[in-house]
Amino acid sequence: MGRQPCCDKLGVKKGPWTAEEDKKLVNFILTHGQCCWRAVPKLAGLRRCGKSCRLRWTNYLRPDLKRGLLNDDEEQLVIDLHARLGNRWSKIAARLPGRTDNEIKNHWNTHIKKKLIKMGIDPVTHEPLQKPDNPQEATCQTNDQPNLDPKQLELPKDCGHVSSTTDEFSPPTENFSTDESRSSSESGSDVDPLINLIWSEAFLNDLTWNFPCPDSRELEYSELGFSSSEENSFSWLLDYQNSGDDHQSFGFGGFSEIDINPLGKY
DNA sequence: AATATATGCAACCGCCTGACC
DNA sequence: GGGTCAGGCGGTTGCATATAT
Repeated sequence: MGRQPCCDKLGVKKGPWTAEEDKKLVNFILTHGQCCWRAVPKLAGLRRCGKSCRLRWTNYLRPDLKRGLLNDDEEQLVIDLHARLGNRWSKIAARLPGRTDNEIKNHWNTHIKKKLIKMGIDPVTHEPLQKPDNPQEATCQTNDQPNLDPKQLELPKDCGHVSSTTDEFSPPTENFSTDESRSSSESGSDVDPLINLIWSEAFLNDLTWNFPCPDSRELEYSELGFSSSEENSFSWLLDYQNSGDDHQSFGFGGFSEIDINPLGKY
């Protein structure tokens, strides 16, 4: 009855990921796709919790991640979305291609929050800090239209990209590409050398590494209930990695080679 | 140069929701 | 219908690095 626990806790490694672990995870996902995170550590030969693997992949190893600080447009977008959505970081992240909820959350807490406070704006309510009478009133207005003055924020006035209603929102991918040169030069140089190593041709092609039972992989997958089509469902990632074009078709529009493919030279 | 403090970020923790048995 | 689990999310922590004294 029920299911097996996600991980047995005992013998599960915690703390920072090593290059070797990253490599195993990347190799595994590139080969088999992301599915059933619970099974990933075992199949990939990792002594990690599936949850930890998922987090590592989504927040750090995914090839479509942008790196480096958020640019002004992105920051303004985060502020605007936060005013409407509150701390729903995943929803906010969904509007910023290549950014993760964790990254946005961290950036909010370390940069934007302070910036807003410095400007006299309450980062929670998006109201001016010196709210005269009833502080509760301000709290209740969290999800209403905030008194956000772009001029006050000293950010580009028309970094818009935000339609009047949340539903009609369209991601600012085009504008990102105009920032490419800047963000590439900034964030490109920020690309973690470890990431370069992990995504390097030699590194990835070294499939000798391995998976505990390479020969029985098919069997294990079918045991887990994966169809071979599911198994191949992430072949796009491999294609994606190899092709270098066609990024748009994956919804990664506006990403430069440097953003999504550290295999490039820099 | 050594130490203290601040900052930034990766990773963990705990809770919630939906799916499964 | 109720219990259990996986996956996802937001909050928090801990450590490495940067900056100040």
